[in-house]
Amino acid sequence: MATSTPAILPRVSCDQCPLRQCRSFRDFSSEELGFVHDFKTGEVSAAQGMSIMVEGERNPQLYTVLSGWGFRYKILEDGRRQILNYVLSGDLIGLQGHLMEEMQHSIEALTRMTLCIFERDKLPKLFRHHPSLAYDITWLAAREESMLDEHLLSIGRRSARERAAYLFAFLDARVKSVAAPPADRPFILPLTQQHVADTLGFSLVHTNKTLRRLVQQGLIRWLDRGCEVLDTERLYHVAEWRPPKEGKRPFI
Amino acid sequence: MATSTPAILPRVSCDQCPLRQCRSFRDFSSEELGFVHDFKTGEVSAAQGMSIMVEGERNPQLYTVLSGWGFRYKILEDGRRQILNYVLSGDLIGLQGHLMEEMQHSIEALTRMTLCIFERDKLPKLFRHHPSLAYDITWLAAREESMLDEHLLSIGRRSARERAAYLFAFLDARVKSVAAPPADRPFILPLTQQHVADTLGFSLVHTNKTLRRLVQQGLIRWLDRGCEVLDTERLYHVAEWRPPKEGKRPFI
DNA sequence: CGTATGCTTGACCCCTGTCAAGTTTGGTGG
DNA sequence: CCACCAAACTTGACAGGGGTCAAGCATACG
Repeated sequence: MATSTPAILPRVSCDQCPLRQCRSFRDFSSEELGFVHDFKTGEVSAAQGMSIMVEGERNPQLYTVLSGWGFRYKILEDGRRQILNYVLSGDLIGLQGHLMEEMQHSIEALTRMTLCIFERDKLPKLFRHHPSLAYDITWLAAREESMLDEHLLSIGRRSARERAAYLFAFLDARVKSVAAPPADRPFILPLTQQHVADTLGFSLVHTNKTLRRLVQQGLIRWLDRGCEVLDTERLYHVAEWRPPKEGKRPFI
Repeated sequence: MATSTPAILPRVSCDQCPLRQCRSFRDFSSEELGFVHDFKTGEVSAAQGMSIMVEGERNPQLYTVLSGWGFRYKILEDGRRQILNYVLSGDLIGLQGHLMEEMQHSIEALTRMTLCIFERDKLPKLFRHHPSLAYDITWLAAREESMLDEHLLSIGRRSARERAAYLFAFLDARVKSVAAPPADRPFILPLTQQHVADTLGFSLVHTNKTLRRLVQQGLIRWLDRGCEVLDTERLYHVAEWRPPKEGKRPFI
């Protein structure tokens, strides 16, 4: 939870944005691309453990994740923490702080991250002049909502083993959907068992014992500070989960 | 879970919509009002227990709730059910089925409900010609997201007593925010203990015992098929929850 | 008046949290 | 290069929260 200042990087042109390499994102018209480039003010890099946003903040920056992993969370006064969701490449963060009075959750970098910074005050202009992009933003919000629905089902009704299986299947599907083309190398989910515990709503000890079972059954492998998924199909089956069939998806 | 056909009601003009009586909704310009009236195709009434939408449905109707209570839920194959959130007056439902491939959750009427029906295909037109309304829709999506965040925190990290306290405080605040002006009469939350259980992620038996404690401590009163909140402040305190300070909020 | 729905309660046991102690790994500085 | 330290992961013992089973009660409704 380091709090050093983030490193500001120069602004890279949007049409050579690395995210556009990825097949799962939709294409932009050159007009859209022009506006987005204008909307963009620069890039930042955030080190692992750094706070990207904190609950209660008013009108924070608006970012799109360009690389790395982060997580959204809330904490109770006595320190109990709940991880709400993870943020990956292509995700838009900070929107809530613009629409509502203030941020209702915090975001922390799980790995080193690079973020694309947008100009705070141009959001109304985006809605006025670029309905297709406005539609995309709404789409992203609806997608976040449906992920949260699924997490609620998981925490509320799935058993420990099912919950853990669901989490890894879910995250595995997400990384793969935004991975750069040669997507056959193994993906490591950069988590700590404490993160898993705070996501699933379990204690650290019980999380450890649950993961151990998944490891023994050959579903995952646990590394230092990371999880490798070995058998996605069986994870899906244990969790009784169907991966969302995402066609092309938008991002800003 | 009755499945009789919903009763189609005649279309009422939007400028005499009962929701506009309520102070917590923002005012519309006459131009906005004109479009919304055009967008609206009629009203339906749904009886208690009726299914409003079902998971997997493609391109369902788009509605705004005019009166009554409903709930969004998901179920696992073996019947375990998780209630995700409740829908009340002013809430927009069915948006997800338009933006994504298909509905990811179901909605059922908790009481008799009346719904305002919108024309399926005019959503793109709304985004093109009425940015302020598009903004409102995004606002509504962000608000739903922040409610779900709070529920996740609750289910993941709060104790049984805290969770129940949170739920009733939350629902009490919600009804009051959309109540017609003389808002001092007691509000009854029209729930079954089974609904509470499926919301909190508990068994029915344990839910009953938890509620009993809240009753004995004078925080709530339990009626047949309903809960009356007696001490909002203490509920807030037990749940360690701050009610959102909503100023004027939008609706469509 | 019988039946369905919803609410209550007690007994029992397993899942999960807490406490406590270790082990392994990677990094840092002498 | 080695000693030390902090993070992260393990493991066992024990207790309590919450699930399951089972039975009973109350109210509404046809």
